[in-house]
Amino acid sequence: MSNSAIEHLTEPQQRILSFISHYMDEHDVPPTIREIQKGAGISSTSMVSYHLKALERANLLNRYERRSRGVVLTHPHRVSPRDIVSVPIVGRIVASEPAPTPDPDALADVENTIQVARSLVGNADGLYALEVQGDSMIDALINDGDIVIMQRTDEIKNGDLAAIFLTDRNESTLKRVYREKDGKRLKLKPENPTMKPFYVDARNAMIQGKVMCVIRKT
Amino acid sequence: MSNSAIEHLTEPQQRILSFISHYMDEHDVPPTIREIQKGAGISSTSMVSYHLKALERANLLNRYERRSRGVVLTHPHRVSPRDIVSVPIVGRIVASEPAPTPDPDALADVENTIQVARSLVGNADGLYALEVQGDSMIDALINDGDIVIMQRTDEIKNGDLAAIFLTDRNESTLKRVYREKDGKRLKLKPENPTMKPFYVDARNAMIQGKVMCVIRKT
DNA sequence: ATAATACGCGAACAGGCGTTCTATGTCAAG
DNA sequence: CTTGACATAGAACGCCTGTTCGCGTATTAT
Repeated sequence: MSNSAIEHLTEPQQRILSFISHYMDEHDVPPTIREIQKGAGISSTSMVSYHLKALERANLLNRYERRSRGVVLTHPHRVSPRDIVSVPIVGRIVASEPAPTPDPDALADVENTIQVARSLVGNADGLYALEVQGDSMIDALINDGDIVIMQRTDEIKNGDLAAIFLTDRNESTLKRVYREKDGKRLKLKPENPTMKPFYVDARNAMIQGKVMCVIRKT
Repeated sequence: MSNSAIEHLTEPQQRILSFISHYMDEHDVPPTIREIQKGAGISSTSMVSYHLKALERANLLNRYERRSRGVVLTHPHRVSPRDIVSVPIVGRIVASEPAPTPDPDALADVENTIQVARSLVGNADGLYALEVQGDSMIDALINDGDIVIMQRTDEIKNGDLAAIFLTDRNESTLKRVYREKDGKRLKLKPENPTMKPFYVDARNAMIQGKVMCVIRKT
C-alpha cells in the first residue's frame, strides 16, 4: 500500500464520499460532478473537482479522466463482479442417469443460479452446478438437496473428485479418480473414508466433470 | 417472474449485451450509447437506442432515461457489495472438544476468512466458520477439511442442524436437533440418512451454534 | 505588512451524450 | 403490386458534464 489513510479528511470530503457510496447503492452508476455537488451540498462544480482530486490523492477513489460518471470508489466499498460468480444449476444428479451437462445456450436463467465466491471455485469458465437428488451419493458425503459445483472437463488429474458415468452399470457417481499405471483401469475412491475404493475398466467410465465445490444449505 | 426469456435475441443484440458486460468488467461504469455503438459494431446511435429498447422490453437491462451511462444489466451480472460476506474461520471442530466460538475481538483476519455469497447464509451477524478436523463428523456427511459456516445462537428451531456439545460425553457433534414434547430430552438426528437418531438429556447438551452452510472445496 | 498557500465561488467552453426525426431499404401478408 | 411492420443510416438538436480560468477570501509563515 502507498500512503493511503484518512489523513484528516475534511468534512465536505467525507460528505462527498458518503454521497457517492449511497448514490451507487441506489442507482448502479456513479454520480456526475453536478449530482455530487447537489447531493453532498457543495457550492460549485469546481469545488467538487477540487475535493475529488484530494480524495484521489488519498487513494480513496479512482477517476477516469474526462469520462462522465468517471469516479469509482476504491476497494473497500465496491466489490468487483469478478469476485462473485453466478453458476447455473443445470439439473439434478441421480445415480441412475448420466450427470447433466450445461447447455451453452441456456444462459443465466436467473432463478436457477447459485452465487458463489470466486475464491471457492477459481475460473468461471465451464462451471455449472447440479442438485443432488436422493441419497445415492452418500458415499461421496453428499445428501439429498446438496449442490455440487462442477467444471466441465474430460481431463482430470489423479486424485480429482469427478462425476463419472459408468456405462456398464448405467450409473453416475462422484468419486476420486486415479488412473492405474497401465492406463486401462481407473481406481474410484469414495469420498467417505469408511468405504473402500474399487476399480473399473477405463472404457466403461465417462468422465463428465470435475467437482470444484460442494455446498449444503441448511 | 415476469416475461423474461431470451425470445430469440437478434445477433446485434447479443453483441450489445456481451459488450456491456465486458465493458463493465473492465471499467466499473456502464458504457455510453456511442461506446456501445463502436464496441458492439453498431452502425449508428439510433440503432443502439433501438436495440436497447428491445433489450429493455425483454427485461435484460434497465435504463435510466436521459442519464449518461444509464444502462444497467439486470440481476445476473452486477453484484452489490452487500451480496458477499467474509466469514472468519475461528478454529477447528473436533469431536473431543467443544466447538470454538468466535472471539468478537478477532476481526477479519484476512488470511483466515472465507468468502461466501450472502444468498447462502442470510444475515451476516454472528456468522463464523469452522474447519472440520478428522472424520469424526462423518455422520453429518462432513469430512476432514470441510468448512462449516455457523451462526452463533443458543436458540434453535426444531429440525435445525446445529453444533452441540455433549457435556457427559465430552464431545462436539453436528446433528439435527428436535426438542421432545416434555422438553427434557433432545432428539439428535445424524445428517446421514443411513444412521439412526438418538436421544440425550437436554441438560447435557449445550447448543453452540446453528449450521448455515457446509462447504467442501476440492 | 507581505507573500505564499489553501480554500471557495461562479461562469464559460468544448466536447460528450441521449434522443429524435427523416429518409431508405427489406420482406412477407393482403 | 401495394401496404405496412420492421430494420437501418445519418444527421441534427439540445441538454449534460468534466474541465478550466479568473477572481475572491481566509490563514499562516516570513
